[in-house]
Amino acid sequence: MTMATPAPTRTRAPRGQGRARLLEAAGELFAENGVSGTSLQSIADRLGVTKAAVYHQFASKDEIVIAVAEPVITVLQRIADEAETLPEAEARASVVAGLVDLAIAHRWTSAVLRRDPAMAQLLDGHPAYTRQISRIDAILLGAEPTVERRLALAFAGGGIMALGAIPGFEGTDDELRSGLIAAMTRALTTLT
Amino acid sequence: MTMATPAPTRTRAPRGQGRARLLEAAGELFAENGVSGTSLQSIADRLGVTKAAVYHQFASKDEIVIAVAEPVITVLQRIADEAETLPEAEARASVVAGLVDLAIAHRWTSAVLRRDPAMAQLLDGHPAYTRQISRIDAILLGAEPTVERRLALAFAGGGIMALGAIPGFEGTDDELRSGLIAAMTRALTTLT
DNA sequence: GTCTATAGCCTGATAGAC
DNA sequence: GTCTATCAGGCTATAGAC
Repeated sequence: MTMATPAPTRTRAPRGQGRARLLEAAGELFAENGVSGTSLQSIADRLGVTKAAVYHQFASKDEIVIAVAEPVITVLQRIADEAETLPEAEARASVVAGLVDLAIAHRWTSAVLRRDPAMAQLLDGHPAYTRQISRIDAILLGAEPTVERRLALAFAGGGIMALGAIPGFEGTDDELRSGLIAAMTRALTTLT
Repeated sequence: MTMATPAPTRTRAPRGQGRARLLEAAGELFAENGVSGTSLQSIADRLGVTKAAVYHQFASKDEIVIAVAEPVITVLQRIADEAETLPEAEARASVVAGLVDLAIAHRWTSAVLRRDPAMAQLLDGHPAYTRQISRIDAILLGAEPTVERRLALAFAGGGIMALGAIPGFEGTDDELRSGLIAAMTRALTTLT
């Protein structure tokens, strides 16, 4: 039989922040298996709880998906807000730097946001997201969105999110940042 | 009661090529909803048949996924074969041109290949695929795969597949090709 | 080559005890 | 906040008639 354990004030996990733990686990699984490929059961399993415990914190799977995306959307808004106070050329540099930092800080989540079809369908009906994307695109595209510019922008967008796919990348975050800013600047060269 | 219909030699669809029609429908659905988000029922629905008719042509969903990827793998092999007969600089240009043509010809499929987690997990155990990818990577990376080079390669890889994500792209295939070759060359500049 | 029917499992979601 | 138990429905896959 077990000893009467010395009355631990927190029972099994960093208490109270179950929501954050859940979102972290869900985000990892979305990145590994996609949104459609991730079941509520697998999220519960990773946390060591049951599905019902998950449903106590979120009313549906869609709510979890949106909640995972939310921090990224917030950063996108901040990027657009800051850039819109600057003159055109500086605005672009500011956006590029902001997106690179975002891609590094939220490496997995931002990749999921961009490539997962289920996530995309949910976010298409999420004005807070579409709004920020179009603001940022407007800054990067400028007044005349030619075919070339649109192409270069799409290319850069795909490129910046690709770093989550680098198998066994051994570089530091600083190497990542300077390399990415260089790559983005090169990719967007036709836009200047 | 129905009349004795005048003995049509072909009953309802371009006969005999059911397999190709099925793979086309499956590829479209994979691009729209992801592999995990596509059920055999939805494939059957798009073709106007039942699930059992699908299972007559393929033994499992995995087989369909692999079969959708196969044409792209074949092209990757041809790209690597051709490039390996050339000196280093020409080999890289040849690979870039080949990948751009591939990304245009198989626009949706090649995007799915690169970003879908379910597809990736299947292809990881598919030597015919991993082999071609490592041959092509070796050509583009050269003898010294520094962190910068690996970063630029990943960026370019993400960029080239991003064109499937351009919403309402109005350019012609030729504009797409020249724009993409330019973007790839810029992205891979550090590799020369 | 296509159909109906069904097996067996997993899904997202709910109800209610503790 | 976590549990057990359960629901209706969708999933992959199979069996067998036509």
